[in-house]
Amino acid sequence: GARVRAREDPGFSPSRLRRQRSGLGVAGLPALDFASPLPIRARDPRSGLMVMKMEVEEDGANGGNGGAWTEEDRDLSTTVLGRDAFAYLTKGGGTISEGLVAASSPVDLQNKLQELIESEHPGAGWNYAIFWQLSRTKSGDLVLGWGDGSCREPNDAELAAAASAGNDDAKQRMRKRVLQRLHRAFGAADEEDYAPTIGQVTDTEMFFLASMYFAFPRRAGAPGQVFAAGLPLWVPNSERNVFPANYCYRGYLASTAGFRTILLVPFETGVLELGSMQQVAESSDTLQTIKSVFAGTGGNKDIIPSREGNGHIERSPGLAKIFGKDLNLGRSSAGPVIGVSKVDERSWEQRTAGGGSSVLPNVQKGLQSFTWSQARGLNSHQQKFGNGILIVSNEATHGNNRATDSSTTTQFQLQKAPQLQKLPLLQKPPQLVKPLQMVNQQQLQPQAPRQIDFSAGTSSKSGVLVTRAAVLDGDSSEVNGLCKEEGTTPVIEDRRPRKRGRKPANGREEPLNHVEAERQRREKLNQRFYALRAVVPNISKMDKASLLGDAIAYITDLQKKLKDMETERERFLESGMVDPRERAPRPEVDIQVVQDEVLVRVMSPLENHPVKKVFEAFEEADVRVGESKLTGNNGTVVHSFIIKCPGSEQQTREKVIAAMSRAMSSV
Amino acid sequence: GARVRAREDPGFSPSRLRRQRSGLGVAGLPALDFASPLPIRARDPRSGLMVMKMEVEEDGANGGNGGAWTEEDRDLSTTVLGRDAFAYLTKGGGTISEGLVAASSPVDLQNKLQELIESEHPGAGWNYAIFWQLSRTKSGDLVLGWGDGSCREPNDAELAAAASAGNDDAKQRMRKRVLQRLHRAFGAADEEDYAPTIGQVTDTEMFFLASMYFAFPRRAGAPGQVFAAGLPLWVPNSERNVFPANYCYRGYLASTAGFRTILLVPFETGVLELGSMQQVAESSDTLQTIKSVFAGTGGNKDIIPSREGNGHIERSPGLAKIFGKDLNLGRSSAGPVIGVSKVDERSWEQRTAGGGSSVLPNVQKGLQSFTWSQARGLNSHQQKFGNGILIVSNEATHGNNRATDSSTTTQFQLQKAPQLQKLPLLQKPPQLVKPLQMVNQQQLQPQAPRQIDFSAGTSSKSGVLVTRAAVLDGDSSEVNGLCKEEGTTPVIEDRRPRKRGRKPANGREEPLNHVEAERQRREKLNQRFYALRAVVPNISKMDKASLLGDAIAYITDLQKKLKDMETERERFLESGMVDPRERAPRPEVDIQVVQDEVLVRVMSPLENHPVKKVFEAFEEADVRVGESKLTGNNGTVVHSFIIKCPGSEQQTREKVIAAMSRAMSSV
DNA sequence: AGGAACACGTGACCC
DNA sequence: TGGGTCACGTGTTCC
Repeated sequence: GARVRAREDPGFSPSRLRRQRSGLGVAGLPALDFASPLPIRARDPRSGLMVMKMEVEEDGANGGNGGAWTEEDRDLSTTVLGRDAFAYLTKGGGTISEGLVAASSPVDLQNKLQELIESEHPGAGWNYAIFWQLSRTKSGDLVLGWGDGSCREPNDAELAAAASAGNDDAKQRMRKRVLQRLHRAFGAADEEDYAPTIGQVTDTEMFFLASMYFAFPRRAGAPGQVFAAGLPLWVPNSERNVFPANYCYRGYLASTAGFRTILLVPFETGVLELGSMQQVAESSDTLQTIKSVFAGTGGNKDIIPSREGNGHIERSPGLAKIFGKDLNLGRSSAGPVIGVSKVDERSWEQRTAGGGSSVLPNVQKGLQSFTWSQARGLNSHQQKFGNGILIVSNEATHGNNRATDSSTTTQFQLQKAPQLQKLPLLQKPPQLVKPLQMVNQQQLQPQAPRQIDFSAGTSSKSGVLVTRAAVLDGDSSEVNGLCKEEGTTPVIEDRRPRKRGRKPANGREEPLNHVEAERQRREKLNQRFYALRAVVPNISKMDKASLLGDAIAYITDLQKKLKDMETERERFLESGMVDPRERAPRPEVDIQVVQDEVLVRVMSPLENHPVKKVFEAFEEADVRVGESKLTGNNGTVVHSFIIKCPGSEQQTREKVIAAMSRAMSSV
Repeated sequence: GARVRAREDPGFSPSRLRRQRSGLGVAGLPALDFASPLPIRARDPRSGLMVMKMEVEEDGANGGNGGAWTEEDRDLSTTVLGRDAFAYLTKGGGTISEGLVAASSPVDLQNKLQELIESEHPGAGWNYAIFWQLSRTKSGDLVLGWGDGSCREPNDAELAAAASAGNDDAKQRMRKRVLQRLHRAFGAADEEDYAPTIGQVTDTEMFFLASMYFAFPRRAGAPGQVFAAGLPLWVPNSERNVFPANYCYRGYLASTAGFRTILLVPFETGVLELGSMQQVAESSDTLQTIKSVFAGTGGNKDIIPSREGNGHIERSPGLAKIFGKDLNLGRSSAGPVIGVSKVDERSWEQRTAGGGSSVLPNVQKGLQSFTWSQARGLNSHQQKFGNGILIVSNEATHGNNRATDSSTTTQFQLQKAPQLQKLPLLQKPPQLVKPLQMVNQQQLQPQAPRQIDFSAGTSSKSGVLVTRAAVLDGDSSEVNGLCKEEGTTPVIEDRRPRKRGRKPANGREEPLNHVEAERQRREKLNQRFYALRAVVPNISKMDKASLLGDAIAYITDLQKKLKDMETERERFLESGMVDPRERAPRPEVDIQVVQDEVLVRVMSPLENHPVKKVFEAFEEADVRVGESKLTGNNGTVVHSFIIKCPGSEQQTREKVIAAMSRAMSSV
């Protein structure tokens, strides 16, 4: 199996790889090789030394998706994307992997989306269209992820209507930086910035580009809810620049982009999201048109992509064309990267997609309509290391994001602490001690027979071995140092010249390689064991079988807990949250002007009378209400009040209407 | 390591195994040995045969805690315990294991609790006292579990006050059955019924007994919330027989028992719960008295029990005394059960406690005060099988809950199905085939050297080997039968007499045993691997290292997801739920009688004005309110209304007060 | 001693 | 033909 993915790039620098690792999604995964609580023993074939690694050097285990977010980035992103969106994205909102079903062929999908945007038929003329495609994460959960999207810049009329906030330089810079950061965190497998190549990022583009990084599990967000409910949802945005809560996460961006209406239509294979800068009234006609346009030809054809190999690339022929250039360029020019053997197909495939998303810079200001297929369908950060597991850097840490490093490290170590501390108490675990001895001995005998083995191995199979050793070498910091100091002492025990095991295997030629291979296999396996020890808490005994047993118990435990919580949350959602299924019980507001008074009546189901909202609306509209009447009978509450206003009744009325409707829209 | 805990029961049969297994708590764990999706190869030392097991026979993996709950039991329990309580219990509400800290020595604790119950000082004279002790589950989570409790039957005066519903025979029978069922599900490691020995179960007893099965994680339930907040909580129950939502789960039982006031006081080591059948007003004096009584001598001494060995028994000296009889009796009379080696101490310790809880039948009607230490501190269903994994009972299956068995089986198989199906497609897994060859070969050579190995092993260390084989034997039913048929064919291939590997190891005496031991070790490890394959979904390759990698990734994935959900739920709880910390903003209700009208004013923070509750209270009090005034300014809402009543104002007033206070108490 | 747990080299098997 | 994986027997080390 491929253990290391590295290439013969002359400019190959560790920082790139580190970056790569920081893009990993699963929180603890990068720890797989570095973060074992027990010292990891490794041989360096070049020196024949044994090196150890004790300390964990971990970044990007932030619980968030992207690498470490510096404070600055964080603030910036929050400003640009809105608080909700940033929080959602960094908390795992962008986690899809393989598309599970494709609504239709990508080209078809593109066309349809474009049609919805461009044409002037009823039900069309939207500013953007996104198809949230039902996908499946590596861990098997269904999510609605970016399937395809189409978007156009507002025309002049629309632009005039939208109160676009000044697109000054600072804003542009911020946006670019945030996009770049997102790109790096989610899509990019390498370092290339694409922001510089972007001209201007309009509000619309910003919204659209940011949307690509979203994904909605279960019932999360408006798409998730709509999909679950199976009913379309109109999300109006009346006047104020905040979208209601049930269009969560991307509301801020949508508002700043000036969208007035967003429509979500559930399909079998996902959810279609349409946005318009105009107020679009709810209409079943419109809906019907959209449905027929979208689900028209070959609409709901479920395509299950083959799990093996390059099914993905097959599925999106447009992708290859678009991203082909980038694929064979920018990074190493080597085709199938050296060191990647057949088992690494999946990683390859993923990198393909990852590299693809780095083509996003192609976006240019002023383009009338742009479309991407599945560009972000696969995130490099979701690589599950099906087989190879090791993504490796052969360089010491860069002082780059030190701050976050240390903070996240603590978090991680906190989890492992009990084991580390408990170990000496429980019983001297053999693993804790042996390697140390090993190290010394090996260091004192750099010319040991093993050296021969290694050189033989290295000669026969270049890249892999080198990088592999480099991995385990990593930076062994203080532990290594400790060993070195000790190594100077001239105490030589020559018993057990070669670790353990059989006699030197009377020297044949061929079996040597085999021996080495087997050794590597064993070592890899052991490494996994260490890694497993790192992630499983409360390990009863240090013995392998027990470890596995504990791990299994732990897994089932987690599974059970997770299932419980999920059902619990589901019940919670069903009871408490706004289910688009039953949007009916939204409070009605009726405002009348009688003489010099404004009469407001709020009718609401008894269940959730929004007293708070009403009073907030009062405050916002800057009217004072002496008292209001509350009448209730069987199930509904009527909250009515009279506003005496000093100025123009009409003006007051407008103000109250605005405030009220805004308050009500977020239930 | 101890692999099997079993005894030399001559009547030992595989079907008995099954029964015990149904009592295991962790859902997928019993699968560890039986339910691997790949055939498990096993040697039977007595016959020298190889047997296989392909089919999964799984029961009791209900996700619930106890064994399978039949429909009947379910209904019954719901009736007796209340819906919430039953749901909570069966969903994992009763999951503690090792006590983490003990507030003080058990005897001390008992005394204190009893003092609070018996004495007539202010702050005492409660009907029951329970100490929810901060404990830690095997999986490391903190929960408040049953620490100790004390309880007295109501005296005549109290009894008169409480409207005790008829204690007829049917009710008694139901209660006993439910208790029995709970007992079996949570506490009992064996079959012994204790219900028959109970006389009458009073309301109080029922409440108290049922309480023992509860545990409250994090902020769950009133104890959890109080502990988290660090502030005491008075839970009044005015007139109606439903306790408010923040005393969740056990509310129904508490109500039927006639408790009027429940007080929860947080301590460093847990939460003290006191219940009274009288209305006890909130009073800091009372609180102070309780605190001083309870935390008085050696109050908050944190005792960290040693993880090793029998720290538990040490900690509760009373336990040994009480349960000593049961310990050495009832089951095998052997002290340390045969086949239990030193590593099995934990299981032993757990069984001790498990057996202990079966002493509960000692409860007798009419006893004035009863107390248990930690009786339910350890549940047999929480055994995590740190090492041995198999906990074996020597009893045959009762035909009791067959129905649920099958239903739960489906659920479990559903999880494993994809792998089972996928296997042949992906690649022929070597494990699937090889063992079969083995079987035949071994069967054809019953006198093979292996046979000798086994007898040697058996002689040297009796119980272990035998039981182990017996376990793995289990019922191999069809597969075994198949092999036997084939065994009659006289085709003997003598190439590779012993599977693979080295030359027959020119026959020395000693190494043979070693070989066998190593073989067993390997086999155990492989078994774990199979088991791991069963619980980890989406396994990329069938290779061991990849499996481990996938498992690790899966674990971290689950951990992340769980953490996310937890934080999410925490936010949910903080925002929505009643945090005892800020109980201050509870609506105040002010009721005045003016002339022939009743004036009611509800003052409430703006945040959560309980319109709904108010109107519900109206309805309950059977008064009609034409209209009500709602006035709000900076942060508070005053909801006032006038009730015109036809009859006596005072009477109406009472009714309204009752209804209101009830409504308000549940915010 | 002797069991338990590893690591090792080796043969076999499968692409 | 070899690279990869497995199982096996063995040597070794620690209780």
